[in-house]
Amino acid sequence: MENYPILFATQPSSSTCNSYHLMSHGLFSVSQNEELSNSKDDGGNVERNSRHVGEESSAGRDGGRGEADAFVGNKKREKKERQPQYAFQTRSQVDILDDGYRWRKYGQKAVKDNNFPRSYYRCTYQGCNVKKQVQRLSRDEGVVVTTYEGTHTHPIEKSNDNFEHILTQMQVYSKLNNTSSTFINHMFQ
DNA sequence: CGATTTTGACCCGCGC
DNA sequence: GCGCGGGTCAAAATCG
Ligand SMILES: [Zn+2]
Repeated sequence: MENYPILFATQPSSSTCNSYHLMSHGLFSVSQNEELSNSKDDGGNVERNSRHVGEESSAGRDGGRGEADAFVGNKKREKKERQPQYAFQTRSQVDILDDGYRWRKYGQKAVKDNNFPRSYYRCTYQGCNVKKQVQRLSRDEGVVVTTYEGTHTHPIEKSNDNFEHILTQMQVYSKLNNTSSTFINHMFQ
């Protein structure tokens, strides 16, 4: 984390607040991508391993590395589906829109056709597997796309005033888009 | 000192 | 089969 060279606290009304305000006025696009491709069958086996990149053979990690439910051998192939994703894009200068949850960044990759990298976050609550990825369009530096995946299994710990405002705005749009309401539903829960 | 970010390596599905 | 594009891990660095 780099130190923020900006001192927002004393900002007249530009950076911090400004960004959120922009969001309220900016356009909102909510889209829901539910697993459309079921071609997840992949060999159907979780048995990669040998990842000794130097030392440390943490064998046991399955191919996807991550899910280690290689147990209970009978029911294989069942927890692989990506949960529905809810994406919305906003106009903002900061990509860290605090939604009230605590996120731990676990990756950052550059995507093709985009000069800006995409960041991958994961909810830090134990047992909560919600993921989120933040992307910013190279074309429009001001546009940030945030995609959530999964649903939180715990209450929010922070009072998210900002987001509440945003959500309210979104609700307006939800009338047009049925999917938006679903998103909000998952969000607030 | 623990939690989180940084960052390169690795993995995997897909198209060629 | 290989390379590309996208996603994730984990060790080291960094922050609070
Ligand atoms: Zn959570």
